[in-house]
Order: sequence, then C-alpha cells, then structure tokens
Amino acid sequence: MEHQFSVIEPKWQKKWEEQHAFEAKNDYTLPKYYALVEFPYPSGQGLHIGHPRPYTALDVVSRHKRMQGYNVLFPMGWDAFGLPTENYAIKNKIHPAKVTEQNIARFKKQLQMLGLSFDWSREVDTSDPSYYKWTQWIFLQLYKHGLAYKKEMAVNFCTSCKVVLANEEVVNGVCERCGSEVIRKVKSQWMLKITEYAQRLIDDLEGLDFIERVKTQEINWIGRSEGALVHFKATTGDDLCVFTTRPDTLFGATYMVISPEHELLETWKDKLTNYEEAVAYRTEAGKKSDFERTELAKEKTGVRLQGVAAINPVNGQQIPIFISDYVLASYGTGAIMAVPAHDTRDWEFAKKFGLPIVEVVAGGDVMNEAFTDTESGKMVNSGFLNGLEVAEAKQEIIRWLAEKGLGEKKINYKLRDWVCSRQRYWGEPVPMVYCEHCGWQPIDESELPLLLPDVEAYEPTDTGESPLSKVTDWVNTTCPKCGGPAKRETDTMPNWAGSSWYFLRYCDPKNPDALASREALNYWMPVDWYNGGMEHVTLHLLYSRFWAKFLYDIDILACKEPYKKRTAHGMILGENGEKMSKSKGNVINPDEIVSQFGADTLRLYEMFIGDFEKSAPWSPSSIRGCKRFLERVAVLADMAKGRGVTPQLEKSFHCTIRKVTQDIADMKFNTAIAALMSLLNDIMDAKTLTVDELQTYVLLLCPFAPHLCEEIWEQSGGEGLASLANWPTYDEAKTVENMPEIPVQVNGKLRAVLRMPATASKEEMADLAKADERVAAALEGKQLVKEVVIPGKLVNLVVK
RNA sequence: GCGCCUGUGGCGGAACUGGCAGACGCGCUAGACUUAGGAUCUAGUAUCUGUGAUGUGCAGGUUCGAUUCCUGUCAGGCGCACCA
Repeated sequence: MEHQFSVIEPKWQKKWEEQHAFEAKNDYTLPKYYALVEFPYPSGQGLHIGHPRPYTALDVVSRHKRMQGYNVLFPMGWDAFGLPTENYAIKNKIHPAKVTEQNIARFKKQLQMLGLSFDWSREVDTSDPSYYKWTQWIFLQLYKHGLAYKKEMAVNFCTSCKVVLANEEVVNGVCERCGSEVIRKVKSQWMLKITEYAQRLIDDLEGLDFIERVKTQEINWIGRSEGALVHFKATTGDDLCVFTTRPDTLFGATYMVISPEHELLETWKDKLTNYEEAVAYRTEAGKKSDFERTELAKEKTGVRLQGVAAINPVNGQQIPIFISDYVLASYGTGAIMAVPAHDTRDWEFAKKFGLPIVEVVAGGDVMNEAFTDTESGKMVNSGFLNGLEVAEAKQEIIRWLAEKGLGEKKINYKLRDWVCSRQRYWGEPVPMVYCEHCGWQPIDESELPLLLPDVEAYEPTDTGESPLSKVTDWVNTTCPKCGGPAKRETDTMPNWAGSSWYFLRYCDPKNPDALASREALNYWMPVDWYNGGMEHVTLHLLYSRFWAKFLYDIDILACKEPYKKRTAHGMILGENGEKMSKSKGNVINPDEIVSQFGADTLRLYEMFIGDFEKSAPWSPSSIRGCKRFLERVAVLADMAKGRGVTPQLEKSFHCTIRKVTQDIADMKFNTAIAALMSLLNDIMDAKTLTVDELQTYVLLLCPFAPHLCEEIWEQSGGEGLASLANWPTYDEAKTVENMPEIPVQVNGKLRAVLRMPATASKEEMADLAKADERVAAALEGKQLVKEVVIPGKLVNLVVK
C-alpha cells in the first residue's frame, strides 16, 4: 500500500474523536496512569516546531500505557491568563478575551493535526470563570491560613511591561519576557509565604524521580545555608544582629557592614557626624537597577559611619561600621560582620578601605588573598578557639554564644516570598476588599468567582496602577465585615497562579462544587510522569509544588508532592544550531512540515532526532529518512502472507519487543525507533513476513506513528483500534542466542570473533579460542599467563 | 567566581552492571532502473605511510581489558551570581 498521509491522518483523527478513544475513564478501580505535559499559553504565533517534541514524547508514553491496559489521563489545556496574551492583545489592538479565544482555536487545531491522544473532554482554560473561581478560592484559603499578606516593599518593576515581577522572573537583571530594564520600586503587593515551605520543598525532593539537574536547580534556588545569628552591640547601645555561616571566624571580624536600607541608619541620624554622606550613598544605591548593581559588583563602594562603632562580643574590641550595597537588605539581617581574612568580598573591601586583616584560620596567605577553605586549617588568634578545627570551632562558638545569650544557630534561605500581584488587566482579580475601618478583608466564598469586569481600556498605566482601578463601579463595593463602603483590590494575579494547580482540575474538570472531587484527586494524583521545560524549574515547578503542599496541609490533597517523576526535554534548534528565532530567519513552521511530510513523519522525526533531554538542530534531510522509513513500513502491508511465525525472524521480533518496551519507559525514544528500523531491515532481508508478525510490528510502531499503523491494522484485519489493542509481549527465552559470537582477545586486543555454544564452559571456550588459527598465530612463541573467560561474553588470553 | 551537564566519523547520534567502538538515520561514493532524478533499489562508507596499526577533547592512573571508573586539564552549554 501507499503511505497517503493526507488521506489517512484526517481519517483516523476523526475516528478517534468519534469513538472517544482517548478519554480517561471515571472507573476508579482500574490501574491508572497520569501523564502530563506543560500546557501552553496560546500565543499569537501559533504552535512552534519545538512544541510537538514533549507532547509527542508523552503521547508515546500514554499510548503505550493505554495499550498495556492502564486507564490513562493525558489532558491538555490553556495557560490563557497573563502577560504574553495581554501584550499580544495590546500590540494588535484586540481585546485579550478575543485574542485568547482565537489563539486557542488555532492552537487546538494545530495540536489535533498531530494526532496527539489528548483527552479533549477535560480541556481547561485558566481564564474561564468556572476555572479561576477555584484559583481565587485557593488564594482565599492561603489568606485565611496566614500565607497571603500585603506588604509595602521594594520590588522588581519592568519599565516596559509596567508591571511588578517575581524574583524568578528577573533574568540577569532584565525582564524575562521582554528583556527590558528592571528597576526597584517600593510598592504594596500581595505576597505568598513560600518561604515557610522552603525546608519541605528541599526535603521532599528526596525519593522523587526527578532528573538530577531539576533537583539541584531547585535546591540551589531555595539556597539553604546553615550558620548563626550573632548579636553585636553598637557604642550607642543598639543591638546589631548579623547572620553568618562562619561564626568560627568571629575573632577575625575587624569591621561591620550594614545595607544602605538598614533601619539603624535612621536610628543613628543624630549621632552620625556624616549622616548626609550616608544618605547620599543610600539614594545613589537605590537608583541603581539590579542589573547595574551586578555590573558594578567588582568595585566595592561604601561609607564609614562616623560617630558610632560596634563591639565584637567575643573580645570587646571596637570596630568600625560601614554602609555598602554589597550587603543586601533582603537577606539575613541586612547586616554582616566582616572577616576580611576569610571572605573574598570582605577582603576586597578591607583592601580598598585600608582595614586590618586578622588571620584566625591558619593555612593560607591572608595578606595576598582571603583563605576560605573550611576543610583544613586550625584556629589561631582566636582565644578559647585556638587549636580547634574549623568544624569544631563552629560548634564551640555557637555553644558559647548561646550560653551568653549573644547568638544562636540559624538556618537561612535565599528564597523570597512570592510577589503575587500584577498591575495588569488580564488575570484573576485578587478577591480582597479594603475597608477604611476593617483593613483588608477577604470576599465571601459564595461570591466566587469574582468576575474580571469587561473593559474598553486594558493597557497598563504609567502610574503603575492596574487598569482595573479606573472601573469605579467595580472598585467601589461594601466591606464584607462591617458593611461600610470599601474598595476592591485592583491588582490581578500572575499567570503562575492559574498554572499552579491546573493538573488538579484535569482530574475532575467540570466540578462546580470543588476544585475537584476528593475521589478524583485520590485516584489520579500524583501525576505519574510530568515533562516540561527547564525554564520552569524555579517558577512554575516550585510554585505548583508549594500550592500542592498547602492543599495537602488543608486536607484537599492526599499526596505531599504533586509529581512523581519529572523530566525535561531539549530544544529543537535551527538548522544552523542556533536557537530558532524570527530575527535569525531559521524558524520552521509545523503546518508546512505536516502538509509536506505528514504528522506521523514529524512525530517520528522529533522522537528520532536525538537524546530527548538534549537540544538538537533541525535537519530537513534527516526528516526525509523518517518519511522513507514509513513508506517502507507501508510496503510491509503488501508483503505479509499467512499466519504464525517466520523462524528466521522470531528472535528479532522478541528482542525488538523487549527493546521498544524498555526504551519507551526509559525515555529513550530514539533507540526504540532505531530498533524498529533495524527489525524492518531484518524483515526486508528475510523477504517474508506473516500477517501476525505484521500486526505485531504495527502495534510496536503505533505509539510513534499512530495514523499509518491504524490504517495497516485495519487493512490487515485487526479488530478495533490499534491504539487500544494489547501491547505485544515477548518471551525472554526467545531473545537468547544459542550460538553467540564471542570476541577473542589476546592481551586485550581483538584477534577473532568465534561462534560458540552459549552453554560452553570456561575451559571449552578457552580451547575453542586457542584452536582458531589467528589466535594461535598471536600466541605463537609466547607464554600464556592468564585466561580471562566470561561465559557467553568473551575470551581474553594474556601472554608474555 | 560557585554549582550542574556535555565532549565519540563529514552530520544527528548508539554502546546493558568496565567486555567486538561507531547501532540506527542523514550525507557521500559506485552500480541498477529510468527521457530524467533532489524518486526507488543494491553494494560500500572511522583514519592511515593499509597483509597491519591507530582511534571516543587533552595528559596521566587503576585493570587481563576503559567511550565507560579515578586524578588533573582544556573546550562548550545551562543555572545561580556581592546570599555573608
């Protein structure tokens, strides 16, 4: 038969839809499998050639699991709220709601042409009121449990998007989305206390089947460090508390630094003889964007505070205090003790300001560089710590500090609370009301969803206020507590809110009474395999794990972790090996590829292109090889005759079934396909094939190229859909070669490859090897020292 | 600077717990069939001063045997980045 993909593909897509072939069953007694891919935001550009790669991969997994008898949930939806959609709407002057609708329609059509086995009956859309009702509901629960709070604070503000960004959204000091400058602005924001979950977000990674780089990236982002709080006293009597990971070096603290924003600067206003100078420095530092701060990182700056000093609690020594922007207000206590001998940054600062450098750990040359090693070296110049190892000294000093009430052990995290409000239109309204008398009040749950009002002007404002603030009849409301006049919160939530729980909604997407029923959640959760991009590890993945843990705490969810297994796909690069982008002119359009080669070929190629986890360049000639392969498969359909087993192919079949089964589970799609190609070559060499074997072959290939396989399955008299047929099984005994080829080495160098019985003993193998003339020639005149024989594997003869 | 990952033909990439390096595909070469071939089929395809030797970024080490393990080093990618 001919591979007429343009006829076959729509035919089977229609049949699958008509027969509801891929809809997950609500029978909770069946073994389940929940496969998940990150839902896309429906951008105006439509599907990118990179999208089908992860989608096809988990489609293969889902199809495979379905054929193995699992009740599979493989859903899809739309991350429709948020900046990308809104920015597109503004640019094209179409209302975001309209844009979303159009883009979803286009995206869906493109996904469907790929033959992905999504359960479309469970489609979710984060911008749909029946969905965001529950996003708002979760926010209210967070608020009620003290995990959502409003706070005036310095935040990252994108000058182009005119919106506040989470720390996770600032990359290299610029906006992750638009690349514009990010400045620091003091604004009142809704915050979520993700920091309260920091330790659990680290601890619970253990035992999860996440690829290692995902785990380490999450752990690094959370940034746990163990140390101590140490209370210094200022000459004014004020307490000056610092966090340090090196309390052992306390004797070496020769000065202190507080961040420019530190409150003590104001407290000391009257005592400082150079207050003006310090304030000028603070103003200057405040003007710098984060990007500039990092740019200037090399050169340390600061101002010595004249008129006050600090007292080192361990030796009573007076030491100067500086303000400098190398100390961050938002980490630790916003103040440090500086130990120039054993900290690189302090060393640089001390050199610049001519401050003393006192060695307290021996082993380095502290006059020339800071000695930061904690593994070796003994304490010196440190009073009662002298002679101890660093690790011992740490424990000893903490004990001493605690005893005197001067300090304690402390764990710090780099992770900050999540800034969860945006001054934008296209998002979930934050369901809070501000009353002059009662302060912030949550709206009643019965009022959910709090609908996003329809507006004419949705552009962000220059004042940094949300466009919603202009909708006065919506803003003005009554206080849920006292009934008096009150105003609604006009900020909306970031897109990370809706995407933090979408995988729960899939379990029970139409439920009007709960985010999902307890039964559905208990059955489907956790997700068995979740695949997504590395770019979401510190954003979506972390946020959604946090929400899941919170929902676990309030008894909505039965599992502590939402995802059992997490993998990440590599990118598809342009032909030139660079990232695809319009400006580089190396973008490949999936619509064109499908019309030219067919969906099956595209799917197969994207799985065959290389290691799933690694990036790989697009190759127009390689995809032709995949098309050629499918055409050859179509030829098999005409070749197959009779029933039963072809003896010379039996072993190949059993081996291939084993290989494909294992490779799909191990995410090694490229070698699974290679094995199928190899089997095809074997069949072509044998020039004979039975109908039974053809059908086995087709089922193995079905997850990768489902349309063609359905067609051959039907034409060869297969019952029902190939996509729902039983996955072929193999007999381990039939994969074994009884006369394997054994490599024979002399001194580790290959001399011959001989066929030997698999059951041969070590002695027999050695004898067979020595009998070969090439081996004998290599042994000639040498003395045999050792015989290394691995039964069924190899012979190595060691001679002198 | 710190952390993680990757270096294998002309290209994408294979190689199980250390055991025939280069599976599979692309490309290329030759031939067949063709009016034609950027279609299809067949054969070949790591390198070399070629009966043999050398080859998995580079230099060492462990081993009967190393792409695989260890040490050092170079190159590329990703993440974090003044986090005390």
